[in-house]
Amino acid sequence: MKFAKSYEPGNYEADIYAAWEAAGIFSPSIPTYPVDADGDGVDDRAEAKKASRNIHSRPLRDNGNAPSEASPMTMGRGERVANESFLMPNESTYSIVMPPPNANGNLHIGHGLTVATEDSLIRYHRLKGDSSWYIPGADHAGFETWVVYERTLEQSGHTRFEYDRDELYSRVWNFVSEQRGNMELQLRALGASCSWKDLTFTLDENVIDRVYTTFEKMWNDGLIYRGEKLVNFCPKHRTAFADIEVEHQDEKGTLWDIEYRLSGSELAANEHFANPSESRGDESSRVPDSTGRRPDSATRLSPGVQQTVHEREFGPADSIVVSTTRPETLFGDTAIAVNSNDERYKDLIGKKVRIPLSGREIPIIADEHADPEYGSGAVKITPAHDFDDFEVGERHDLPRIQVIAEDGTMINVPEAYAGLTTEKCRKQVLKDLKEQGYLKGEKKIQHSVAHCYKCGTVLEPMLKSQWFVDVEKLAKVAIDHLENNEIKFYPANKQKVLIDYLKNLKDWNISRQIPWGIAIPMFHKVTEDATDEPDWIFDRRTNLKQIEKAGVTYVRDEDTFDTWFSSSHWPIVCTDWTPENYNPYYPLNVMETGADILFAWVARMIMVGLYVTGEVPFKEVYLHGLVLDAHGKKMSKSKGNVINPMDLVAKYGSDAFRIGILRGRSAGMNQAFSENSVISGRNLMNKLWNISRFIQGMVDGEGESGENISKHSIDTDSQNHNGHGRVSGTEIPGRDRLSRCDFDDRESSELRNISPDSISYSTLNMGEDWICRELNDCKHQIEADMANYRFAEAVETLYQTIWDKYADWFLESQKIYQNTNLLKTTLEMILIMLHPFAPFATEAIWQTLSWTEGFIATANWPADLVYDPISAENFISLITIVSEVRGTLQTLPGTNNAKKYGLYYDKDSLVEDNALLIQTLSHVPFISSLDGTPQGLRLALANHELYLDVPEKVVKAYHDSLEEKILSVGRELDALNARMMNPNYVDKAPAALVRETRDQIEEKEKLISRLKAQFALI
RNA sequence: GGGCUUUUAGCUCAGUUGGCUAGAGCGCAGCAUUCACAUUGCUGAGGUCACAGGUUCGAGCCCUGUAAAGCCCACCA
Repeated sequence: MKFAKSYEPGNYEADIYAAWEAAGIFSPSIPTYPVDADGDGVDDRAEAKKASRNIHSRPLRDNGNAPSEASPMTMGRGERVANESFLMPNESTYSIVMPPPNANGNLHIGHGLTVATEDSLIRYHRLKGDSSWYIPGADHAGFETWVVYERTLEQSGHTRFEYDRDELYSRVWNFVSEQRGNMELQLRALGASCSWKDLTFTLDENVIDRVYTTFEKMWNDGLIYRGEKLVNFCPKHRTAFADIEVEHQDEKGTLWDIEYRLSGSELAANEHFANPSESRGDESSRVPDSTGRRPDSATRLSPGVQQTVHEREFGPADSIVVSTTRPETLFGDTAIAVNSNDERYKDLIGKKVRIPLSGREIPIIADEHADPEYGSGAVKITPAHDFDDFEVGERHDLPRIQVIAEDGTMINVPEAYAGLTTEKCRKQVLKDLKEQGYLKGEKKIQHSVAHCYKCGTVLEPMLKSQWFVDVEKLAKVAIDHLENNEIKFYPANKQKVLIDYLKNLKDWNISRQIPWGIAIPMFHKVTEDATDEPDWIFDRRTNLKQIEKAGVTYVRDEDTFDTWFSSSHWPIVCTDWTPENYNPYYPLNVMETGADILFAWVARMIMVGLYVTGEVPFKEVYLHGLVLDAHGKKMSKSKGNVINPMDLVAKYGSDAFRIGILRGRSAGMNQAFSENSVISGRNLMNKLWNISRFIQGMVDGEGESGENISKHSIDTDSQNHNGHGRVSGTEIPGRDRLSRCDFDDRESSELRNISPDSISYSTLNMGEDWICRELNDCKHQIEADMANYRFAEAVETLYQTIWDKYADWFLESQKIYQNTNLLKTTLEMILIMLHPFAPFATEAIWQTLSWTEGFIATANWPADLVYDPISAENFISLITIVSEVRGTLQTLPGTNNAKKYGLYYDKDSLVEDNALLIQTLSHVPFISSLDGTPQGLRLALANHELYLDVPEKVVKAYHDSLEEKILSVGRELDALNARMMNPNYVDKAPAALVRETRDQIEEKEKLISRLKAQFALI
């Protein structure tokens, strides 16, 4: 294949992905395996061991839905540990599960970051030779999808209440099926090297099965209970939420002061609504005028008055004023609470008051919940509609009266208010209270209000019977394991944050009142009395509305599970963990996900993972932050600053996007992202493409001329051929390749060119030794970065190594004469190292190069290169010289100086031996020796006698620059001297450092004296 | 109220047990054009490392405090 002039990602990406997929290279090489699959009573691990060496010979599992047909033989926990030894020495495993994107959605920028991160890890480990398994997923996204579906339902003029749950479920299933697929195509476009045949959908049967098993175990263990508790309820969607799903927003509100009059007082006795069930009729209009008794009330009620009521200034002690933001709930009041330390109300504790507009009698109680500093210091208690009041109610055993129905309208209230929405009811109540003289003041306040995170509706605390998980024990176990440092967190501080969260965790409401989800496998006996909580039994037959058991009919609970309840099984279900299976992929090596779902998801996966398997579900957690827009603002549709990853992929290529989004990003941080970083990624791909094109050209040229530089090649084993000790890494080149040659069915000899001869090379000049050193350093840096999830640093290192070192210096130096074997070897090394981050371009190049075989995606991570360290270090001197020549020439007046002025050297073997190289790199017209007499302009180098052949008048023009240089070197010298003058430094600093400082001083002094000599000449 | 994080060049970020003469990308300025690459090459300008103390021979880094920005949890009758 020929290299086009520039890299056009669109011409390659789709084909490359299809080829990878067709070759099945994304499946792990080691299968999970029943300990005794054939049921012959013999441990099959020996056979599995054989099988694992023949990669792809055995499907990991038949499909995403069917659990493997394990024999009933179970394996104890201890035995599982022993199984680890079954792995071959070099066959370590590496597993990541994808946080499942919404099955019917499109990928957003966060998914882009997720894939870039996870896929670089997986590809890196695949290159390293680990049996790597990246398991893709799709989320039914219970509530999210439901909201979308319900909207389309409403648009077609229907409502959910026209259908039963089973009907709705199948309708949404079809809806999702139609939409599904986009997200999977987009994952492919991003290069996600996941094992597609193992894709897990959150409603797959094995998922539901596992969730039911866990639920049953919890039920039997007494961790599941049904409780009437206050839940956050969205009246629009008519479902409850977990605490974590609630969005709190600070809003302006009003705090009203309402008077409750003591019963038994003259006034109360005269009132005629002692019976709460009595119809209110139009009584509001004929309420007795109370203002006569309360001369100050009228003034307080003037419109718009803002006033805080702190003192007992309301008149005689036959009433009490409470402060509330929700006057409409007064019909549900079952007490008034005051603080026992509040002198103003001490004598009222134990007395009874009547609720305005209702007349029902409620007690005044003492509870610390009442804050004397807030409002009037007295608070009405509505246990059925406020979380705090609910707790007060529990403490004092108060009744709970529900006055707001699930649809957000009033119930169990006087007729005049019944059926009103809470909003309308509030207006009416305030109007009536005002007219009847109960409203004593109002005040604007700032308070936070719970909203539905999807539709923004104000959530109503609602009394409902729901399924709860008693989390205390689960959290305790999780905390123990976390404190035992069994999971390493990136960033590290999240470990403590998570532990603190678990310590304060409240019981987990797992019921949702939406049809789209996993049905809760509970059935209840039909009882005559609807008020009593019925008997519940566990049963998996949730496809049936009612079941018979021992002659008794049970009816299915209509609720579904909170998605987090099933999601918390994700590492278990994706790896198909079962107690019977040998499964080296659980626990996962790392859980990579967004920092924003640390509590909602990560915490629950840990609790459930431990509960189900006894092990933490993953060894490490890497959390990424939010991707913000270029100005550091959160992306949102309303702001119009949303970046669609697919647009960038289409425009610049998948690799450019991946590199762009990983740059400048670190664990747990919300960081900005802009198209510029993608552009620079695109540029790197093009650079790499042209590097490869250039090298291919040189390789081709070599073939045509028949001159093979490889005759200079040395056997890699003879490392001391040239006098200098040659260094080598710990790995022997070639060995690594041999160890993984079984990546497909071909014979190893047909595979890649792996004979030691063909990959051997010898270095012929300093630049070659130097690039070997730099590439080794780069590789070690990447290894360290990947081990610590420092993706941005790894990419940065590669970027600089490829561009600033490999292209700008090494390749430039190769323009004089080519070491083709080394060019091939180093290019391969660069491509492989970059592959985890830029899978497509590196593969496109790999497939285009004439000498490479197989897929780069399954190549072997490179071994260290062998080189001469002294020679490598000398090249640094050469770089310094060339840079100084270039810099000085640029500073001189005039243009095209590089072509005008030659370079003289005096007794300098480095320059003499490399004259051609220096000339090529600096473009000077000539380099020649000087016989002891300085001539032209001396370069500011301490250890080299070099002069530019510059006429005297140009040298004079350099006067100012030279003076500036002398001053700046002088300042550096002063600083160094000051350091050495400090006796404490000489005494206490490490000897090597002091020595280094001395050397630096010496060098600076030498340089400055030379510059001064030059200066004097001008 | 409790906790976490951030503050380094115009912008976005590195700076791993203190050794720094503080780096990168983008942007900016100048120069270069038969060269693998203009998606290019070369050169350069640009920083009181938020502020104030402290520890140390030595602080961008460690400690204390302050300020600003952002996030999380709780409370908000």
